[in-house]
Amino acid sequence: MARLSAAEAVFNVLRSEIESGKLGVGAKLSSEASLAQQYGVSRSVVREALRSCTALGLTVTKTGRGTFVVANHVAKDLVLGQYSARDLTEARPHIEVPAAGLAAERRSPEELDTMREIVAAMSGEDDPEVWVGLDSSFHAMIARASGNKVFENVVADIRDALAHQSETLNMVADRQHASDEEHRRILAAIEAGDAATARIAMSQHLHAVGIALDSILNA
Amino acid sequence: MARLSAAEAVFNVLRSEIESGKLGVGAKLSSEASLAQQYGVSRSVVREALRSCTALGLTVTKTGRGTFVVANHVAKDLVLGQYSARDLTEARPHIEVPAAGLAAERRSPEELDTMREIVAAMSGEDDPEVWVGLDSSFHAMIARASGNKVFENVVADIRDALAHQSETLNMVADRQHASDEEHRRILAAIEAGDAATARIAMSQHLHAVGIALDSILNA
DNA sequence: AAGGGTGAACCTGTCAGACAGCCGGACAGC
DNA sequence: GCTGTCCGGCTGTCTGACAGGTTCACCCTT
Repeated sequence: MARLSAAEAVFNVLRSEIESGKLGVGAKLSSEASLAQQYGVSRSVVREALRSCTALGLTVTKTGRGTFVVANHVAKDLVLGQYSARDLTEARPHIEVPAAGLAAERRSPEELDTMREIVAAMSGEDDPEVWVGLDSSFHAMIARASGNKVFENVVADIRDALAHQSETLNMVADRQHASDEEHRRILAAIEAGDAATARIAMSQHLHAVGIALDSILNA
Repeated sequence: MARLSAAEAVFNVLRSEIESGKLGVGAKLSSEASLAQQYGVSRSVVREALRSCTALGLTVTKTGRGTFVVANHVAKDLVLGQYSARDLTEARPHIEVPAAGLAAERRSPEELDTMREIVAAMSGEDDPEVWVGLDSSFHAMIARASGNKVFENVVADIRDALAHQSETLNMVADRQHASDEEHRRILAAIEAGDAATARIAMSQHLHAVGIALDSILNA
C-alpha cells in the first residue's frame, strides 16, 4: 500500500465519518481551523481534504459559514431511460443467464420463498403495470440470489430502465402468459439447484422477450 | 448561478481540458507553480483544484514528479469497496468478453486512437498507481466502444471498485508485463475488427488476472 | 569510451502567518 | 418591536518557506 499523504489520510477519515452516518445529512463540520488542530495538520491540508469531499458530492462549503454534509454516500447518478432497447436486449443475456446459474447454486431458502411468492402473484395478475413491477422484482431477486453484487446492481439498473420505457407495457399483453410459463421453468430449475437448466431457461426467456421487443419497435 | 470561487473556476477549466481530450490519458499536467502563474492564482488554489480532479479519478499526483491524467471522463457511479474480489472475478468475464467482441465490430476511429494511446502509455509506465489508472481506462474504453451503455456503465462500476482495492496494487508488480502483452493482443483484435479473437483475448486476460488475484488473496 | 556516481534543478507535500470578505448574532438606539 | 451597527468566527486567497522525492546532465572513475 502506498504511504498516504496527510491530506489523503484526513480525507479518508472525513469520508468514513460521513459515510458511516456519524455525521448526518445537514450536519455542520467543525471549522477548518479546528479540524486542523484536531488532526494535527495545517489548514491547507484540511482544505484539500474538504475539496475532495466536495468533489465527490458529500459536502458543500459556504463562505463565512462552514462546511455541511449533503450526502451520506457518493451519489449514484443514474439517468433513467439511458439505455436503448437494443442495449438491453443485447446485454441482458450476458448478465442474467450466468446470474440465474449462480442463483440455482446459492439461493437461500428465504430467497426461494420470495421468488415463489412473486411467481404466484404474477399468475393471477392482469393489471399490466402491476405485472411489470412483479416481473422486474423476479429478475432482481434472481440477481440478488446469485450472491454477486455486480450482477445484483446491474440488474437493478436494467430494471429501473425498463420500468420507465413504455415499450415494456405495450409488450405485456402479448407476452404475459408465455412469460408466466417461462418464469415457472426458471424457478423450478433454481429450486432444484440445477444451474445448467436455470441458465437455459433464462436464456430462452430473454430471447423470447427480446424478439417481442424487436417486433414492437419495428412495427 | 452562484459566483464561483477561483478554486472552482480552475477546477472547471482543468476538468474540461481533461474531458475534452485536449490532455490525453497519460499526459502530464504543468507543475502546480506554472499552473498558478498561468491562471493568475496562488499555488494553494491550484492544489485544491487538482485535489478535486484526483477525487473524481481523473488524475493522480506523484510526489516530486507531477500530476498525470489517468482518465478522461468522470465515472457516473462511484461504488467504493462495494464489490468483493470474488464478485469481480466472477462477473467480469460475462460482461467484458462480449463487450470486447462488440467493440471489435463497432469501435470508431477515435476510440481506437484512444485505446492505442492508453496501451502505449502503459508500456512505458512503471509507477503502479499510474499504471492501474491506465489499465482501468483501457477496460472502460473498450466497454464504451462496445456501443452498449449497459456494458459501459457496469465496467465503469467495476473500474472504480478495483481502483480502490489495495489488492489491485499488490498484483501489479507480478502481472504488469504479462498484462501489457495481453492488452496489445486485445487491441490488435479490436483494430482488426475480429470479434472472435477479441473475445478470446479478453477472456484469457481476465482469466489470468483472476488467477493472480486469487493467489494474492489466498497467500 | 563506457559506466557509474553525484549534485543541481525541479517538483510535490506541508506548514505558519496574514488579510479581505462573508455571515450570523448580540446589542444599543429608536 | 424594529432596525442598524458592530464584532467574532469562518472561508477564500496569498505569500514565503522548507523538507523530501525525482530526474537528468555532467563529471569522475575505470
